[in-house]
Formats: sequence, C-alpha cells, structure tokens
Amino acid sequence: MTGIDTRERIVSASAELFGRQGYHATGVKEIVAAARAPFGSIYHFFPGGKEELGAEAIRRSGAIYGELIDAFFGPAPDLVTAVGDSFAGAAEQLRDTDFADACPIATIALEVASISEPLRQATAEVFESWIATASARFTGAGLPAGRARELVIAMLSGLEGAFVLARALRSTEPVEIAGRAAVEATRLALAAAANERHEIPGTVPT
Amino acid sequence: MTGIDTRERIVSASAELFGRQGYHATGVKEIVAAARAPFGSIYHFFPGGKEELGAEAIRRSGAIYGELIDAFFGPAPDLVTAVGDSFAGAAEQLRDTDFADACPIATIALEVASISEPLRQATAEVFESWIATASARFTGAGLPAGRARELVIAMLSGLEGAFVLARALRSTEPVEIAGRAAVEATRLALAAAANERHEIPGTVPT
DNA sequence: CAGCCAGTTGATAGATCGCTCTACTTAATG
DNA sequence: CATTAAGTAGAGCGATCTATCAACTGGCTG
Repeated sequence: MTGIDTRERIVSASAELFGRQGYHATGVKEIVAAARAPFGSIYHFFPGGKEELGAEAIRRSGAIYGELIDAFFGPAPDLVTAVGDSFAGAAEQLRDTDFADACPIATIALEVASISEPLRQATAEVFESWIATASARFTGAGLPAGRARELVIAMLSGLEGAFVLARALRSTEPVEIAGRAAVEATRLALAAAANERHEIPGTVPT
Repeated sequence: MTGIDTRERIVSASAELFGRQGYHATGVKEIVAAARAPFGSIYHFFPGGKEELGAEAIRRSGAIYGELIDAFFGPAPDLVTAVGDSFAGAAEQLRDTDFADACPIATIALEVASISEPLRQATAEVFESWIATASARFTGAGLPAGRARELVIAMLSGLEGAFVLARALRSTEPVEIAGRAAVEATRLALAAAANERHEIPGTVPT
C-alpha cells in the first residue's frame, strides 16, 4: 500500500470537512480521523501544515465543482434550461445533506479573506476559473464576452448568497428564487443579443 | 463608571471581530483586548460564554444593518434609486475597509450553520428581519406581498454572494454587477405591477 | 546479508483555547 | 458604619490546537 492513497484520502476528507464546518472549526486531528490516516502523514505530505492542506483542499473542491458546471451545461438542450437545472440541483443537494453541503469553498472564502493571503488567493483562483468556465458557455451561445462574464458573475453571486440564506434559514426557498432570477436574466440577455444581431446589424455601436 | 459601558464595548468589539474574521478565528482573549475589558467581565455579562456573546453580537449587527436599510430607502426619491444606492454604498464600504467589512453576519452564518443551533437561529432571525424590513418598502410601492418578498430575497442573495466573491477577489466588481442586476429586476417588477393594475384591472387571478 | 534511505507513524511538545475561580474595588442601602 | 450587590481583575485549569521529531518499516543496492 502506497501513501498516495493516504494523501488522496486526506485531501478529500479535508475538502469535505472544511466545506461543511469551515476552516477554523475543523481540526487536523479531525481530518486524520475522517481520512483514517496517521497524524504524521499530514505533515509528510503537506510540510506547510494546515494552511498548505487548506489550499489544496480548496483547489480540489474547485476543480470538482468546475466539472459540475460542464456536467449541467453539456447535456442541456439550451442555456436557459442548464441554468435552471443547476440551481435545482443545488437545492436538491442542500436538501439531501440537511443543508450541510452548499458551496464547498464559500465558508472558507469568507473566513480566510482577511486572515490568510495564500488561502484567499486559492479561493480567488477557484472563483475565477468557475467564472471563466461558465462564461465560455455563454459566449458560445452568442453573448459578447463582457456581457457573458457579467451575467455569470451575477448568477454566481445569486447562487452563493442564496446558499448563505438557505443554510441559515434551513430552507431551499432562496435557492429557488435566485434560480428563477438567473433563468430570467439569462433569457433576457440571450434575447437582447439575438435582437442586436438580427434587427440592427448595420448600426455601429458607440 | 458603570459596567454597562464595558458590556457595550464587549458586544461591539465582538460584532466587529466576528464579522471580519469569523467566529472561530476570534478568541475571547482577543475580544477583551479589543474592548479594553477585563477577561472575567465576559463571563459576568454573558454566563453562556462565547456562544451567548456570539448570539448577542449577531443580533446587534443585524439591528444596525436593519436600520441601514431604512437609511437608504427613506430619503431616496424612488425604490430603483434606493436599490442602486444600497449596492453602491456596500461597494464603497468594502473599498474603504480594504475588503474587510462586508455583511457582518454572513461569515458567522456559514460557519455556524451546521455547528451551533442557537447561533444559526440568531442568523436566521436577522436575515428574516432584514427581508421583512425591505419587503415592507416594496409592498408600500405597490408590489404584492409575495412578489415583494421574492424580489427582496433575490436581491439579498445577490448582495451576500457578491460579498463572498468581492472579498475573495479583492474587487468590488461583483457588487457593482449584482447591483445592476438588482436595479434591473426592481424596475421590471415595478413595471409589471403597474401594468397589472392599470391594463387588466377586471381580470380575476386564478 | 548488511547497510541504507525514502516513506511512514504516533507520542508528545508548546502554545492557545474557552472557561472557572477567588480576591478585590466600588456603590448603594439598612 | 456594616452589609450586600455589582462589577473589575487576572491567575490558572483542563482540554485542544498545530506542529515536531525520533523511531520504525519495507525495499533496494553493494
């Protein structure tokens, strides 16, 4: 048995615990217990200690969620459906886990924003990558790059904030409401883009 | 000098530190240092310890921010302006404090959601009170109660999520984008409500 | 097989956590 | 003035935190 399995278990257990309880509420001992790993292995694989492990857990969670974007946007017949499905999926996940699993890095992001620069950067990179991945879907559907980015940031803000409210209120209502708002905004943006292309093709934008 | 001042200093220092660093990252010793209060006073005024102090800090922050809603919506000429000003004010606050002061309870809300039921309830009450306060402004402007609540939750989600992104990315861009989306949604909702009242007054809703 | 080293391990150090406790000061009351 | 209550003050407790480090393992080489 090689230690690579151990390392893997540590990272995924960390990602799960950090995401649910937050960074400071999760102890290293708790992590090794959940990962069924020896205590010392943490510092063998992550000489930088808890902070280095945190950064890797953040990036791991970010990558998994990033793939989820494509999983929702790939098979859907159109963008509006994909957006709606994404929020519905988020609400379902929330319900299934008794409001424990929402965004895996939002809690950490707020916790470390003013405390640890390396961890803050890790969360920033993840958010940026999500925005880039999702934006690509919208530019692919005909939206100008700037407009796509703006729409994605608005929807991601809505989702993240809905998670905050949902976990506090123990209700999926905010996610459903934010989802409807996102669907509507997507519909409007796509219509506006189509309008601009077909109806006033010769006009020169200022 | 009576101890009420001490109690007050403890609560406001707690609210500030919890809001910026989170609940678990803020120690009781750090609080008394910031409040220039004796350590024992914490347990004199808050026999329930850190958790009771946390609950009071949450409610305190919630009350202050609740008043802020009226401060923005009172003097504004119309709701759309008020919504825009609120987000602009949030962005300014973020910039002025080097992205330290966003929503005073969002961090705590995520941290404690799955850990402490009393604290989770405190955050839930605060969010509900904000929603009620803001909804009143929108029903007052002619929106049906259900639609007002939905609009407010969508905007609050957008704001909270924008705070998450803004602090992580160290940029006010998400707040500005969420603000534009909120303004647009408000405009549409008000127009739809006016439309319904004037153009099809005789129809009976299902 | 001896020697060696990368990889692995948990006991433990050292700091800090929330909290309790006792002692002291001040203010108000009989 | 004596008594009581309220608030001030910090030493120190057990628990828990992150991190270290010496000991151990298994496999490879001379």
